[in-house]
Amino acid sequence: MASVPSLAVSGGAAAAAIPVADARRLPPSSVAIADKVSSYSRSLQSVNKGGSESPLRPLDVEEAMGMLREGKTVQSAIYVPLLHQCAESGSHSAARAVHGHMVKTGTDADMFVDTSLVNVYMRCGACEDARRLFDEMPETNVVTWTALITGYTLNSQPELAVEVFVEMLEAGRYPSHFTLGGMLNSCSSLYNVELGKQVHGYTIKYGAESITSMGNSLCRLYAKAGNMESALRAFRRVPDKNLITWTTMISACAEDENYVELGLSLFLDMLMDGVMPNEFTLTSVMSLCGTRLDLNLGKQVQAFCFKIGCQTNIPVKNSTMYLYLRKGETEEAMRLFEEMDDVCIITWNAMISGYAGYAQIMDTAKDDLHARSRGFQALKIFRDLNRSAMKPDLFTFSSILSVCSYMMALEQGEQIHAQTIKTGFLSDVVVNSALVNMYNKCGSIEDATKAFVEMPIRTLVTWTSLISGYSQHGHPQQAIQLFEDMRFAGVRPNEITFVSVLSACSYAGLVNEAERYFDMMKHDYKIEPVVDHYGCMIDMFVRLGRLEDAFIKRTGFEPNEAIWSSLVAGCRSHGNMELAFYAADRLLELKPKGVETYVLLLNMYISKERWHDVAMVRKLMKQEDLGILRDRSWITIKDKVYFFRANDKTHDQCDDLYQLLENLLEKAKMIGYEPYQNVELSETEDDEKPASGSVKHHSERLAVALGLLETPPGATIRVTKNITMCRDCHSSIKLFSLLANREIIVRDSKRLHKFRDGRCSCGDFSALL
DNA sequence: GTCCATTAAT
Repeated sequence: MASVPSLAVSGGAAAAAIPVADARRLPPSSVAIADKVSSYSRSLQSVNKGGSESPLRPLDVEEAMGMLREGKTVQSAIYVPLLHQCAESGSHSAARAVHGHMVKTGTDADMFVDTSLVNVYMRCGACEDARRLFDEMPETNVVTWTALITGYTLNSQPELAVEVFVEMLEAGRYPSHFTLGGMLNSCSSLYNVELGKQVHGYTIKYGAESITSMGNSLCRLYAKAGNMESALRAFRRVPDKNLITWTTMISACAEDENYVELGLSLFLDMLMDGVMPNEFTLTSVMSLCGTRLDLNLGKQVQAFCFKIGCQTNIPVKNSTMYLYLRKGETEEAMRLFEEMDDVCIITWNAMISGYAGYAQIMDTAKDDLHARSRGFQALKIFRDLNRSAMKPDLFTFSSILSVCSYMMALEQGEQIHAQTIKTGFLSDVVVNSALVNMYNKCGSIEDATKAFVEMPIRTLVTWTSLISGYSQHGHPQQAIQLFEDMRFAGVRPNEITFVSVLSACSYAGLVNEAERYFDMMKHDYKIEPVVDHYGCMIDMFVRLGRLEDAFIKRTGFEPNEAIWSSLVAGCRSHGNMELAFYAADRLLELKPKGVETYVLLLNMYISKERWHDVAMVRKLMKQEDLGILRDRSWITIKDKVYFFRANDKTHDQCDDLYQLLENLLEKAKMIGYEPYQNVELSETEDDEKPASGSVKHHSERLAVALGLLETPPGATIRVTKNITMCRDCHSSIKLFSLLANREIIVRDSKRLHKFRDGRCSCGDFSALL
């Protein structure tokens, strides 16, 4: 955050700028403040415990309005309840009306009322009005300054808050503990711990550290920046922990999965301490249950919510609903959603991202069919949202774009792109990165580039996303060029950027460049290479057939399942079976976790008729209890999605599809296609067994055939597949693209294959089954 | 009489 002045630098060391040393002018005794705060917190606790005494007198707005209407001479204090009400309803126009009235009655020069008005304007989002009033006030005090500072943070302009704070110090005013607390919150919003630490220092100097609200702000500051240990230290140092102290710490724990258990034990400590949780606390505890994926506990918390009567509170319902979604209990989540008569955009977002997130969980659990249907649900909810009165925000757009990426739903993605432009959300960095990612995953590098060029803001993630797009789409030179452009633009690459660049070099066989970038990463950017970086280097040598170079023992990393698999596949396709078997042995020592890895090995051993090894691999597969490899593909045509299994016979146009494939394979044979005798992917499901004598078709070939039949000539065909393509499908679809003169995109579990004119963007050196 | 801390979604 270059725009934020450091206290230590601005005004020649701010330590000197705050005239703390003058003992006669020290701010109010911190002890007195602490007393006041803790007595307030006690009465608050008594309210929460069901005590009858309310610490706040109800505001008599009616009475005040009546007096104003009658044109009575008013005391300035009469405006205060009115202003409170304006702030509560966030009504800017009401605030201006009251302000106008104040000018008429000549009350506008009262510092106290004006300060309240500054606060009210800020709460209505009218920063300019607040600042103008502040500048016109004949007299201001520390409270007025504080209202301005907290107001800017409230309106998402924490940089301005810091500027005003510095302005205040330069004007020789003393901050109060409210001011410092406000500053700590500005630092939290800026994620600027360094600045926050300096404010923390002043807090200690002023003896205000033991004030509860101060400790609360400190917890928040450190927790938000991910520094949980400092947050806990600050938490422990709060002598009078109140409801908010506990809630702050519990909610912080809910954001860091390593602290979930601690969060729960804090919740219990809080109850033991006799502090009654409120809806804020229970929302955070519910979100702890979500991170823990603990529905039983969640139900207990739900019961607690009923007990204290906050079960209809929107955040409480949102977090409960989200927990059910994360556990896959969509019916219950939907029921909660439908019975909510008051929703907010976060409700919709929780539904969309709940479905989207669960889709991804299902996907890794290899239940692709379920995953798809969750993806569709997410898209449907997004459509419902657009028909409702609510407006999507940046969370909505980034979630739904990730759903489109996953589903390869280019058309919906394009519509959402248009919507982000219309609503101005494209300027958000997360949204625009999600957009580049969407076009990449949908196989349209042209649109990704166009979106990138037109973007108002680019970040590390956007650049990296497009670099990786070029690399995956088989445009290594552009990837490398873009990487250089990125450095030229002054954006610092991270370890993921280097994976993309190295994989581009690997694709193009640019050994010298790869080694140069590898060194650049280590020396210029001080990024320690990890297994993925070594993997790119090894892939490069494998592609080039320099197998000995690929096997050279490198220090600093242990080859993983992916690397040994790639070596097995690479050595095999270069015909070096000795090395292939060696790599296979190393792979087996790792006890691989992926079904595909075993199928790769099975295929190799079967093709070399090493039956002993075949039996051994099958036995291992049983031991590891990995289940069978299910082969599934999807194609979207005009908003409708078609699903295929291997040798699927359930489709309406089944006969046409098989006929078309037969014709294409015949023609392909005439231009050099040789069927590649592959084993079945694994024990196939019973209904997937081909009729004896007929050709076996994996799911993607059937999906491609449907695309050829059902889309207009020249249209791109987009298919997604749940597992890695096999060699036979790869080589045949390559020729289909030439014979039918179509661009065919198949995104499998490992990468994107863009077939065009008989070639594939992967360069044929992907680890195929 | 004016300013004060906590919640759900990428």
